[in-house]
Amino acid sequence: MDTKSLIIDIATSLFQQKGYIGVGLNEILKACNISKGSLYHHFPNGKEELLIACLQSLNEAITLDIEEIFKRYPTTYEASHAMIEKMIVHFETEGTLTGYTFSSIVSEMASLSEPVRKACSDLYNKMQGIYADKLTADGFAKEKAGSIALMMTASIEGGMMLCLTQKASEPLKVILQVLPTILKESLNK
Amino acid sequence: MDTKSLIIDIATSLFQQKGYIGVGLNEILKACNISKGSLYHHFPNGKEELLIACLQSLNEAITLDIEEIFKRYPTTYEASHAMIEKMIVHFETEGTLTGYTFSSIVSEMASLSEPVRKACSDLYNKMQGIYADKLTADGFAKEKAGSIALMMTASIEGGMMLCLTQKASEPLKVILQVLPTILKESLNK
DNA sequence: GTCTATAGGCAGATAGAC
DNA sequence: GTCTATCTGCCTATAGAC
Repeated sequence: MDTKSLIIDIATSLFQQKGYIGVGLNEILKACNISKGSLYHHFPNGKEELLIACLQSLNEAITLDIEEIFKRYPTTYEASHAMIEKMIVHFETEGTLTGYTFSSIVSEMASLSEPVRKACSDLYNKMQGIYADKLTADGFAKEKAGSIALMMTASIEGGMMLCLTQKASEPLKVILQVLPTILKESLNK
Repeated sequence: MDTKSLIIDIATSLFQQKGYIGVGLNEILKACNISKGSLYHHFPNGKEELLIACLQSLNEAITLDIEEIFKRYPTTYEASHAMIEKMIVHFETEGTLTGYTFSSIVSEMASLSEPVRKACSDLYNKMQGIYADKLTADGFAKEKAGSIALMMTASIEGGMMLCLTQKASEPLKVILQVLPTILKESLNK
């Protein structure tokens, strides 16, 4: 694996764990076992350029992960159930939700850097798009599918924040119960 | 107003806007027009002690604000509708959601400082408690009320994050439409 | 392409005068 | 109780050798 990919991989993980401001360049360098000169060779515009590269990499990883789950299961009900259950297992074994959320980056940077805000917005839209497509395939009208997809994104994101705050997986478990209810009841309309 | 209260008020607002790491002590001092010595007189343990005082102050402010709305309207449906609409108006006129969310602080600090995590957890629990009480008054069973209250907290929090990321109020508007649907459909069970 | 050395600035925190 | 002056350490970024 080349140095640039290594930097992106490790930095992505660190940014998700501690946020953009919370991770120093020195910490990234140490984790990668490279020098400062090397990093600035690959990312001449420094830390922010690296962050945007990480967000783009995340975008691809999310496509692979979520899309794979949503292709494997026949309905949105089953796919979202499997996805959230995967998050819960990860949280209960690892104690983190790294790989599923990047809320710390959004909170810090959305109002400070326009390119970063745009990259985060693209990420959320991509997730929502996957949900909405599946909902349309389920038989929902296009507009309704969009509304439910947004509700799913919001409640899962908020649920992850509650889990991290309470140091407990119960919030996501409750959402796991309530969310499919929404999907089923909405179908009867 | 005494200096200590002044510091807490201004720092609370700044922390909500930019997060804990995003606000420097010098910025707080400048906004308060006081000196560093004065701040350390009131908060000998520095910035983190100040943050915890701010979170406790926020806790009281939220009690006043949300509880007032939930007392004014007869049902959870109407109260939550009014509350979210208030957020949307604030976001469309001011461009911020300061005063309603502290997600940036949670994301940054929940895994780093146990006292801060506890203070944030208390805050979310208080909100959820207000919702759950109203839902019980609406006629929901205690456990069901708790589940829906959690779902409300998560989706509103996630919805605010989507609004800030997309620089648009549509996400909260969509939740405004979907959330009452959940409340009504759940009642028929 | 990677390294070391260092610049220049700002962070949080402290000491002691008044 | 508030002030100024100052300390130490870390931050991002750059320069230039190899």
